[in-house]
Amino acid sequence: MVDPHTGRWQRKKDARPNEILDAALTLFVEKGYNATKMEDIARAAGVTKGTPYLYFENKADIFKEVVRETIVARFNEMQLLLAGFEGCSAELLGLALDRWWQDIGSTRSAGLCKLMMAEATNFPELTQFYYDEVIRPARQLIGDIVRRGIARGEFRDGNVEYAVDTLTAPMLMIMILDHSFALVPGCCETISRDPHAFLKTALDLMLGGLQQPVSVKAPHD
Amino acid sequence: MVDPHTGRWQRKKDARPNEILDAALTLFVEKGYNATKMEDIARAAGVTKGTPYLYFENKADIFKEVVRETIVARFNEMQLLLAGFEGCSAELLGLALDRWWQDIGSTRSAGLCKLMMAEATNFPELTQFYYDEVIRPARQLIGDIVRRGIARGEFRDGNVEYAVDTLTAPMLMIMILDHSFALVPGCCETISRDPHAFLKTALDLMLGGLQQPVSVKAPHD
Amino acid sequence: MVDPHTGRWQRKKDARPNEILDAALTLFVEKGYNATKMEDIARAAGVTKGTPYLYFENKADIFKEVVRETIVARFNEMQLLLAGFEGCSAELLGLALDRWWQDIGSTRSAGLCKLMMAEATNFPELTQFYYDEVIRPARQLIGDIVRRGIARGEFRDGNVEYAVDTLTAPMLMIMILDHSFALVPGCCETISRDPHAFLKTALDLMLGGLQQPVSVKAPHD
Amino acid sequence: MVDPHTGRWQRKKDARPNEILDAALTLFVEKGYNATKMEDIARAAGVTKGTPYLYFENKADIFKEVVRETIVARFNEMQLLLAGFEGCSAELLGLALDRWWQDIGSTRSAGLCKLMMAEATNFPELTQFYYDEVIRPARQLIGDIVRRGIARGEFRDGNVEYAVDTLTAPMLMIMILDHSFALVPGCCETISRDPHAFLKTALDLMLGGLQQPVSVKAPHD
DNA sequence: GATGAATGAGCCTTCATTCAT
DNA sequence: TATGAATGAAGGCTCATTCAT
Repeated sequence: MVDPHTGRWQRKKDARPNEILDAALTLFVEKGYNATKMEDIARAAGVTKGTPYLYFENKADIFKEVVRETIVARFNEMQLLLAGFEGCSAELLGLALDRWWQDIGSTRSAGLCKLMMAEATNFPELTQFYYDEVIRPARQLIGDIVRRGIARGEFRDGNVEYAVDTLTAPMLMIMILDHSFALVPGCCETISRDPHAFLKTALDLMLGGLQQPVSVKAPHD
Repeated sequence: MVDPHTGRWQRKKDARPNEILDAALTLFVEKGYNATKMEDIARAAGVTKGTPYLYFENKADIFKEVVRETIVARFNEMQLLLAGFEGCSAELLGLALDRWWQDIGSTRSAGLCKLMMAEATNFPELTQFYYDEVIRPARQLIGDIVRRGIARGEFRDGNVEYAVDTLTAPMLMIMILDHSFALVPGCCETISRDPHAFLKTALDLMLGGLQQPVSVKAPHD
Repeated sequence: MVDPHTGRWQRKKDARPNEILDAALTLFVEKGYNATKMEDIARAAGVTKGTPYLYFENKADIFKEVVRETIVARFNEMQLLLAGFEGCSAELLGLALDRWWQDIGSTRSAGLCKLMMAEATNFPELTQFYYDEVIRPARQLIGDIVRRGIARGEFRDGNVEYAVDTLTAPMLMIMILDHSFALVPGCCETISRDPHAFLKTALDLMLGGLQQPVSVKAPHD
Repeated sequence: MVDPHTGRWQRKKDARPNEILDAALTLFVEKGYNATKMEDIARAAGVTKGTPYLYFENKADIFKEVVRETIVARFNEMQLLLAGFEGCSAELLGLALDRWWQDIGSTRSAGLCKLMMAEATNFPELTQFYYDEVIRPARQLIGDIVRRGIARGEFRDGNVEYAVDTLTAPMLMIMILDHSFALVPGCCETISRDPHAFLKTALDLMLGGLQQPVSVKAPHD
């Protein structure tokens, strides 16, 4: 955004708030909301203690802004997934989760999701916003694929909402664990070793089932 | 201090620790570990600031004790309950998750799980404790069932750890969401409407798979 | 002291305060005034928290009583030194310091002296008492010996008070250091290795002087 | 906060640390380490509770800095001053003790020495610091002079460490007594009347010995 | 706009002392 | 006498926030 009066220099001025938000994002993800000190944010943004208060009400305000700005951006990227895919629904599901992992799960944003869970009750309006802008659409996205699969006879019929939650759970879990227990020295033996492989395996299991295929019963048919 | 109800002087050493732990559990679940102040706990337990320190080392000690008395104790009971099970592994798995839900997931304890995820990185020692006392044993429990199923030819062979994570994810997710988004007025449309039914459906899906069993159809095609 | 009514049992009753004082003495010497907790004293005396308050006003009162009881007793022992000694004054001085070391310097009482210095300003009346009952008489004792030496032509004439302080300083120093720095792990390289030898050497030095005897000049006379 | 004297707003970053250290020194000497509260220091320095923490890590850090700025600095100066001395060792020793008295013994710093003895066992880390930074160098300083005297044939040979302790004892004693008994109204009759004269006399005695030089007399008898 | 010195409320923990039993 | 559960004032330290410059 170029200011008509001052020209390009205006750009730098407007960049200040974003630099602060970016620094805040990194720190929030890395250390959590409480452990992130205002001064850390300021320093990481290359300004001094008082400056963030010129642009934001307080720490809570910064947190809200960070979530709003970042998540929306990330989520818009994920929307691209929906582009008219032609193949079978299982493949489409795999593709969706794959992109999800690539664009969000494996990025700083995953830390933000975890943080959102952690702080949800402390920021009700923000939580509401996050729910409306991210969670509901995301569930819609996956739900559409499931419905597509059912409609095309690829998937078994059933409660779509529950299926969505089930399919989504491993991703959520990994995003949360990777930013909680997995960061503590003695607790790393969990999933985190190869998240991508885990997600693939989890999807296979959810698609094909843990039990031996009932095809052994086929002779009786 | 005279108790307004009984009119008798209160000197109940034996009851105190449990009253304190109970107050602590409620507050921890409601406000998180860090946001729960020692004085809050004391007041909620009907005593003054110093009293909790007569029974517990410090705040972390109280937290550990709360976890031990609720989650750890429940898992130990589950352990015993499932030990002598004779039926098929799918049924055993269902039983395990069912008890898990009844004894932990649907109780205040679930809030502790969520709390632990939320604050793990800020309190490494507690995280380590929780990992050793809760997470590892719980994963062991489910892992043993999966291995049993594979050994008995009931389950398909594969990476057990990943299977455990997948099977566990819906439970984790529900415990977390129930104590974050679900507590915020506008965000209750999620799973939480019938968690038990969801868990059952999720298990079915994970056991049987979302896809139509291809091998059965093959002959008919 | 036997109570006329109850007989010997009264004896045990009266012993209680002394048991408390004895426990307090040990702890004060070992850990200092502040670091000694009332409960420690009670426990060491084999009673419970509240009991010391049946016999003493408060902690300060116990401290004062400990100093009064212990020091007076110790000092009375030291008075025996004065018994008509016939030998030379240097020997008498050595004897005096030797007993001082044996009866006080190397016992718990030395810790009390150190404590008295440390807490002097916090207990003015006690300090006054200690000064009148212990310090002044002790200085008198040493001063008398010095005066005796001068009168008999054994010691050089001079300011007796200063001589007393000088002769006394090593003893004081060792009592203090032994109960301060010498108790801290990394600071033990000091005197404490052989206090008795040090005191003997110090006395020799003070009697004979550090400088080479002027007798080398004799030829010039 | 408006300064009542200057009427100007107080923002004097450069002066703050020294004001705080000065306030701390006074309070430490007056009340001891433990009894001096951080807020007392702050108030005495004309600032509020949190301000000292802008300049110092914690209470121990303030104490160390006070010791460095006063005692350690003075000893370093003494070191330099005495390095190039050419005269006889007895004179050098007198010079050293004289400076010691002028720069430390007669100043507020002496109170720190007394404090350190009094509270050594309660604050091991500070004690270690003080031992390394003050005691060891000071003993080295005096020890070097003694060794010089012996090497030049001026002093009698003997245990240097013991000699150092003996020579040092009067100074230590005076510093301690001046900040304990001497501060209590009825106990001032001691040394303190003319410390400088006492130290001089004590040194004379320690150099020349209390006893009449026997070797000189021998021929006359 | 920016700075950064200063504030002061708040938290965990300790412990001398009290008092109903 | 004796107990010991309970109290509550205090103290070291942190950090979000303010505001004169």
